[in-house]
Amino acid sequence: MHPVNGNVTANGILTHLSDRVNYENRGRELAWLSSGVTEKDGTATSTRAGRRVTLRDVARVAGVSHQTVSRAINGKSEIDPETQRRVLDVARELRYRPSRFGRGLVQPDVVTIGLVVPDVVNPFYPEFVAGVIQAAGGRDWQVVIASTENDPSRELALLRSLGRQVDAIVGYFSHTDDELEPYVAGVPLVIVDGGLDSTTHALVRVDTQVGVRAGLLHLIERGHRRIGMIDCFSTCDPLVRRQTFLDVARAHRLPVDERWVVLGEQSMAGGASAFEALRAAHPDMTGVLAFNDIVAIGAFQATRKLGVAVPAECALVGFDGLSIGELIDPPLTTIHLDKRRLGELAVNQVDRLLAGELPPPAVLSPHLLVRATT
Amino acid sequence: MHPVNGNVTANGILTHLSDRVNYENRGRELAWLSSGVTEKDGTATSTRAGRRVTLRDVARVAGVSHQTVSRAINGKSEIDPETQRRVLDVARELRYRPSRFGRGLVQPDVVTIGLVVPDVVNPFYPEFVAGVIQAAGGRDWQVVIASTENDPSRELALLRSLGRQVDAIVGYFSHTDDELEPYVAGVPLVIVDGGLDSTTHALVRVDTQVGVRAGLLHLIERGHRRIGMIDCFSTCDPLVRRQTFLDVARAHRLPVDERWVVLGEQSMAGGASAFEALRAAHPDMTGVLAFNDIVAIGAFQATRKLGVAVPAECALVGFDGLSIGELIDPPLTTIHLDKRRLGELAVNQVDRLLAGELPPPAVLSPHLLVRATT
DNA sequence: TTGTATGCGTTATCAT
DNA sequence: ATGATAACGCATACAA
Repeated sequence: MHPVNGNVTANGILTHLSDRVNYENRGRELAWLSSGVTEKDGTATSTRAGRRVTLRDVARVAGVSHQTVSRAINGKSEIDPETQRRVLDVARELRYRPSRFGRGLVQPDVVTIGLVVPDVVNPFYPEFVAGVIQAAGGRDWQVVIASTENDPSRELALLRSLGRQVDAIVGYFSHTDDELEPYVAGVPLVIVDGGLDSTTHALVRVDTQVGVRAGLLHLIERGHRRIGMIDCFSTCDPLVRRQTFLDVARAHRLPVDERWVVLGEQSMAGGASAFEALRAAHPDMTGVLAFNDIVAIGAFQATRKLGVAVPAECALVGFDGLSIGELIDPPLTTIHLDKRRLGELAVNQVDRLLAGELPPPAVLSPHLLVRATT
Repeated sequence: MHPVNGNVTANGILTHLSDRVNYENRGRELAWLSSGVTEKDGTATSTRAGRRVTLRDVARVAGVSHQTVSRAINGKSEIDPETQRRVLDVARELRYRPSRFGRGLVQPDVVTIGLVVPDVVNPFYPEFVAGVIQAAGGRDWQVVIASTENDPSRELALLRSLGRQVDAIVGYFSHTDDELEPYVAGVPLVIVDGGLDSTTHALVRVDTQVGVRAGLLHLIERGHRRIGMIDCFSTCDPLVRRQTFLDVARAHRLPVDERWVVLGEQSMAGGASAFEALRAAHPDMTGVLAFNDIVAIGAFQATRKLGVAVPAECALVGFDGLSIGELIDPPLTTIHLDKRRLGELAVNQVDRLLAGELPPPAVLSPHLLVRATT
């Protein structure tokens, strides 16, 4: 109701309650002082950038010291109730918000970690996120979450802005350790499932090799020999699944070579078409190991389309152990990874990083979870 | 390797590289200066509380100004590479970590919003979270995520600690507006799907009524009349689904009453047993409307167990439009809600709240998504 | 009860 | 290339 028109001091701050800024319907910069008057010379400006409303602003308008405002805001006892009420009114009207930085500087208590994932909706990550949140919550830490939306180019910018706001960062990254380094500016970093070693950052690793081996041996034990594999592009560990598959196959003298490994897109559709290609090339194939559960489910849908009975005609093994694997019928046999635990491990690494250590990589091994597609 | 034994200044800071603190395996307080010497009088103390290692500490040890250290840490160009290397070495050895509070104080403010969800793993929420992250990211805001783990008692404590750290809070809450108020202490709050009106907080609402109506009408159009409903306990809108169901049923003179509504636990198991109960009570039932997709999928699994053909013998309609509904065979017909959009709307409300408005509730209507269980 | 003066750790400006 | 100085917003000890 009241346009900005009151007495403005050299600081650009309004001096009287009756002249305080209008606080209704004014757009984003409302919580900031944007009086249209610069500080030094009183010249009008049209810049949108305002100043944050501070304790002192409230104090000035309320006609008390900033100290009294602090007391009022924090509900200290040594203050006249009437004064407090008046101060709080002004604070509300000025839309004052305490700065967490100003506070944190004086009472450095709350640890905040940044959490970076490629995609919140991919059913793999929510469990990981849950593990991080849980482990962080147990320490009374807070978690700033960010998603790259599967866009590696966002990663670095994200990291830079996150880095300024948090005490440490954990997450999945498609860049290497070294590429990441300049963007975190000294903020401790935990790289999950990132492949290589690092001399500066902490790592949490998944023993993919153990997993693939377990899955393949399971198929072999079930009597399968003509086994195909659906692999996918992956930023980290580019060839681990494929190589392990081929190694184990050779060791067991399976009638299988590189031509039994097809590369698919990392999606259900990718899994489906990869299965079709595999089946077309090897009609006698009786088992498939998939890059992950999403891809495996896609492959499963292809079996339905093609009229291939699972597991009778073709067995299927996924990777990750997503709970959605239970929804298909028969439920998906998979190499299960405790994604929640993965998140906990990442937070543990943060803990040690903040303690000044550079801990050795934490390694988590998946294990076979036999459901019904084998 | 080097115990703390070197020359200590009146500030308790070590003066020479050769006397720097041991930085291996010393526990959490390592990143802090705990020289055992107090600042003022040089008296030894045994307190564990040390001082944080600051830029100035690094500067002193490296023999440069704190400004130069800042340049080195942040990789600014105006610095001699040799100096930078030396400074970084010292910083690492002293376990220096930048203070996000110090930084935040100086750098342009970043708006941070708190996001509270009951459960990150429930497939409903990741999409909502993604919407919030996306909308927030578009404004260059950051998101602090927290989960109540379906425990309402955690909610208030969570809110109180979050409130200190963020500029606004959005989320799902099981407490009422009024119960929440004291815990957020003036921090703008957006309540999603919370039922009642609020005079102090912003709301995002789902038009459940429209959804239920659409689902039921769809079943009626398909010729179903003996239709059951699986309802669930819900903190918000306790009876909307049930009441709407009964109203529409009456309006269309369906041979259906309260006894066709069973209350189940909000889970797949709950959906399954609810379906069994419904089917036992009404063997001639040809259609079911479920509280949500999770419950509907549970009901679907019960149909398999009971040998009930879907949709031939019994049609099934879910609610929420989760993508996992596509995994069952036939895929689940559902009342689809754009959960991502819900997150965006919540962030929009924050925007207006920060602008000083108290916006009217934002309402999102679900729409029927016919897949194949009807 | 209220006000004044410091200092928290960092970055920016401006000097050298 | 480097350093001195000045903010930033807040809480606290201390003075009035």
